[in-house]
Amino acid sequence: MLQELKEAYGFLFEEELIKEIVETGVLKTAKEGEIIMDINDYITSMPLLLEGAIKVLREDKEGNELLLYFLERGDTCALTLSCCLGQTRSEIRAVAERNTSFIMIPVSKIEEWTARYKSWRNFVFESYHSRLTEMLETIDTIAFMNMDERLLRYLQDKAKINQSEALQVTHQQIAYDLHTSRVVISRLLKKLEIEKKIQLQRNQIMVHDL
Amino acid sequence: MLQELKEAYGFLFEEELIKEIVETGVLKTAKEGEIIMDINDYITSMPLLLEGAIKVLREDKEGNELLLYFLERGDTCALTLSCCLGQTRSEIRAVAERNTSFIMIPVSKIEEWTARYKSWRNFVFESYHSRLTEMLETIDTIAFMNMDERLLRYLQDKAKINQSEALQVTHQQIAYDLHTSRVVISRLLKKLEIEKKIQLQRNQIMVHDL
DNA sequence: TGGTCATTGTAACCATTGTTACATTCATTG
DNA sequence: CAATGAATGTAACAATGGTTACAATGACCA
Repeated sequence: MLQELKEAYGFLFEEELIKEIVETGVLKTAKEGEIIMDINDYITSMPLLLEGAIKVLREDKEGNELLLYFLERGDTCALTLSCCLGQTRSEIRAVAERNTSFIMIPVSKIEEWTARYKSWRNFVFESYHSRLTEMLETIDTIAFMNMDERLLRYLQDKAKINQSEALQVTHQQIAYDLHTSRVVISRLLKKLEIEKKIQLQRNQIMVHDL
Repeated sequence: MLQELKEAYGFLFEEELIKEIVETGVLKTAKEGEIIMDINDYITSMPLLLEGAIKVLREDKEGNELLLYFLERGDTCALTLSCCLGQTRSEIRAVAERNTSFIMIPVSKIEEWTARYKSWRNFVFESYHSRLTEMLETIDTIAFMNMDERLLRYLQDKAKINQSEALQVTHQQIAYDLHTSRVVISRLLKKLEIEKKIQLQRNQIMVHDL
């Protein structure tokens, strides 16, 4: 755990804080597709991502889903952090996008370190900042862009996060993430293929144009 | 300033912090419609709202606007806070919804107080939490709701924020806030009037059903 | 009081997205 | 190898929202 922690966060945190994290944090792993945190879960610790990737989803009362953003190594989920500190339930669902490992920090330490370590305080504020920025981008995307642009952007993001141009994903799964129907996605994917921006195979999409 | 500050924040902050705010904060006012902060402005202080209301907007490259949320007495703008601490430019526009007064706190103090006052730290985290929650609601709104529902909700929010059932607003202004066209708004407003949920007059909309 | 401009009403049409329905392809498994 | 089910392709149609165009109304000012 120490080694991975230093790789992902060593340039951010001082020795002493790293030591405290190792002492009090709990190392966890999640397999691809596993739900790490669900809507209405009571949250008492926040994750520091070591390896892998997590996708963060929103769901409305009718069960419609929408992808908010991806988290990578070195990230934490500001929404979770926010729930922790506010003693409220989770407003989002977090699903392992690939096999993932992370350290869970209990809420008591989060507060304590905020007072004691400047580097931790900076990290927390920086996390809020990047998550707010990503939320704004999400809003831009759904408010100002058409579905074909949103789809292309989604594929590019997913390729980046998975470090691969070959995405193992079905049209139906994409439809859930973008909150639309499978038919719409199939239609637009075909259009993107004709425009030579992607290549379609069964259970796989090759993304060029990164 | 002291009196208003205590009314809006007295139950949150300790005496000493209030004293510091009075010493270092700068009291400002803005008339209805005035731009308090614009996209790409360099931000070096954050506002504490004393009286009035502020609307926070997003704009894309083509100049399309979208209302994100309203701020009231006792609120601050977490996006501004985030920009302050991250030394980045503003990603949003803030416009006075009514005549408004607020205290500007310089960035240096924000950081200092975060280390020194637990109540300030709580306030900052609570602000992040409420703004993230509001952003999520905005996302729900544009992702999961149709324009007629969005419009009704907008009118209700605006009535609440302005503490009046009589809204002084044109169809065109609503269209800008919801990022649609005037014709669409006129159409849907007429529908809402037929459903007896509102009453239309020139430059004014009466909202019932709160 | 007449003219001008902002505001609102409304029709007709278009574009995008959503829905239903059904055919086809491919992998897996008994 | 046939059967099954998941995944994909595609057509036809519906619904929502966006655009253009123009008329009507009301407020304000010269």
